[in-house]
Amino acid sequence: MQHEADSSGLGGRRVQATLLGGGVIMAGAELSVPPEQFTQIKEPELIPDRALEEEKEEENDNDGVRRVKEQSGSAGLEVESAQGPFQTTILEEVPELVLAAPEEIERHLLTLQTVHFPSEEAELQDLSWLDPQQEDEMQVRVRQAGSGVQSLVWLEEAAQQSLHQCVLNVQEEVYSLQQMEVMQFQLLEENVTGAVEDCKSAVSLEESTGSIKLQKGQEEEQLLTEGGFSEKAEEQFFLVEARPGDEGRDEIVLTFSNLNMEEQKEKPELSQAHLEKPSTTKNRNKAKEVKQTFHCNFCKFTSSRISSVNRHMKIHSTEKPHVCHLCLKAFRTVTLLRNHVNTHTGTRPHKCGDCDMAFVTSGELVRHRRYKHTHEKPFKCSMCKYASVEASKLKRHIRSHTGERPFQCSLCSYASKDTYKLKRHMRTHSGEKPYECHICRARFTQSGTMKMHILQKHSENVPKYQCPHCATVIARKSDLRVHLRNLHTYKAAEMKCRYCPAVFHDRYTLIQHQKTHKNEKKFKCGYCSYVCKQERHMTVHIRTHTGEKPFICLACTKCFRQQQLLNVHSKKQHNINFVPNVYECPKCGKGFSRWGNMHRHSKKCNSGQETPTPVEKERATKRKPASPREPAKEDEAAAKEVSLVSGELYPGEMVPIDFLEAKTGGEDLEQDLEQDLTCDMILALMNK
DNA sequence: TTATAGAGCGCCCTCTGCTGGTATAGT
DNA sequence: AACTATACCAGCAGAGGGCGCTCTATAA
Repeated sequence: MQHEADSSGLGGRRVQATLLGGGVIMAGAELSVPPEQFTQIKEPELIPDRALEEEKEEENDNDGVRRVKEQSGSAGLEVESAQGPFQTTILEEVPELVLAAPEEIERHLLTLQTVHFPSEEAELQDLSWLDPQQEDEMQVRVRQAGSGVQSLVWLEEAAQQSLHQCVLNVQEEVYSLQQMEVMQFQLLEENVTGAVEDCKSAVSLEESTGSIKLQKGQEEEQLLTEGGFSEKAEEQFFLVEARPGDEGRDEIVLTFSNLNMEEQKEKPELSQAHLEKPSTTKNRNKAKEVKQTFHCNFCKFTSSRISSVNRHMKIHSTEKPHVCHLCLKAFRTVTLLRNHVNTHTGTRPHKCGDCDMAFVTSGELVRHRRYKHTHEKPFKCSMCKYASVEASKLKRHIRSHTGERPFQCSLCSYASKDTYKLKRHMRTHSGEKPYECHICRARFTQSGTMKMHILQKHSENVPKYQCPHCATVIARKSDLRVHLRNLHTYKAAEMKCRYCPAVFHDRYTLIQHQKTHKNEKKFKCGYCSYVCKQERHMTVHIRTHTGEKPFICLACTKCFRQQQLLNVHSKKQHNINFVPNVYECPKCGKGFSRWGNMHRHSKKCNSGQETPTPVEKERATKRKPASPREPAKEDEAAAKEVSLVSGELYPGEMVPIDFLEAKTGGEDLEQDLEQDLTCDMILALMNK
């Protein structure tokens, strides 16, 4: 089984390592990467029986293992045991490692390579990018690493931490990596120490390693490690992820993750930390230069004070004796409980000196002050100028560079960069609309949408956005952006005027130009001074000179110059269902067939009173027994009537003849209609 | 033992901007 | 009446700010 080790999405250099069934694999897509780009944490200094045999075969090929043997010899400690997986690791002392020269350090746990991946497709699941020889070598290394990884896995598990991070600088700060190795190795070594002690080797561990005596629980753990761990270890996975360091330095952030989160079945003793002391003479000499180090049985934590380690190890305990009397939630310390209870009671002892805010913890106050008052932003993005108050915000921001979207929707392909966006997205599936307008009860999926709704629909003094290039005023900024994009954006392609050869590169200028053509009365009568804007109007007008009347009534053969006139004639003279409109005078009740007549009458009848408004006219005077029109048409006609009354006429618009009759009083209409019936003419008729 | 600093995770909010449907005016 | 253009509008996602709460490490 294998696990992908890098999901960072970075296309550049990576460090990848994967444990395969208890082994370590070096991974890299381009194995020809120059050596200086390699940063190595070496394979475990393990010589299990099988590995020893293999090592004999490969002794001359595997430099790292060979030198392990040499080291063992030089240390004067050769441990040969059936329980061998751990025997040589006891040669490595923590203080020595901290101070060790690089060549001494090349004997540890993992091998990491900084490599350049050719593409995102290079994944560890697929080793096809290795040529057969490389793949064979990889398998060899897996076997070599074998049981040592068990220890690593055990340690990772016991640490109960999913992530460890350290920073290594490839060029300058190798010791950062070494220290990381040390941390891992210390953990490994503790395990090894117990195993060696238990295996009754020819060497007294008390003497040779200086390790303090193991507790019973640890002994049991070691037995477990020897006898039954390999199977378990095969299910463990270990991920190393690399990311570029800050500010473009040649620096890599390594993230170690335990990919197997299965519950720990066996736990080491909580009670006592381990002390690592030099074992060999050489080591003892070096130990004089280094303080003794105690470290946690469960994680990488170390300290020079055993009390600190013992106190630290309490965090691995699940014991939480301090229980909240309000919600029964338990806490490890009184302080934690007190902070928690304060959240119930609303007690906020940490008050901001610059505003009225107060907080339960000092940390909250500090953070608040950074946000609101000092504006200190310690977390800076190396790829842009973004800086944040909190590390988590920077982490979230980094995803906007990497494109990483860890939060996958279970119902569609959408993936989010943070949990909130995924939660918000899920409303599109559930149909949930948690935000309700308090005025009209309309519901919305997002608060911002509701806010905009209330602003636009229910608010006064709504802000408007004036287009900088034209008179258009738009309610929303985003729509103004669309307006600018559609109308005022320069386009390379030429747009031609419909009426002339002019060309333009933005729609607005083109439209404005074309409007200038529309105002031209370019059609001139050859018989008189009449001019008009539309050709069809001129066609009708010309008939007044030629006498042409092309529209013939089929019922009575009467001829007309316009289709409209024929239609009115047919309706009035030949439609038996035709019922004329009756307009009553609001004062005296006298009926008129045309509104204009009634209007003229009502002016006399109600001398001194104002002309009724169109609405009043519609409501109070119009009685329409049986209109031949469809209701919708009637509404449309009424609307046009309103337009006529209010003078809202469209230049050049053709108007139904009955409205013209109404406006003009219907007198001598036939004669009037000999003229071209544009609205401006109608207005002229109305002013007669 | 306690207080404090700080990390980390989660939640919610606002602001922003794009998209597509719709109503309406114009052609 | 059909078609087109465009403002209006709701839906939706990206990005970031701010705070609540818990926890660990460390100093006092």
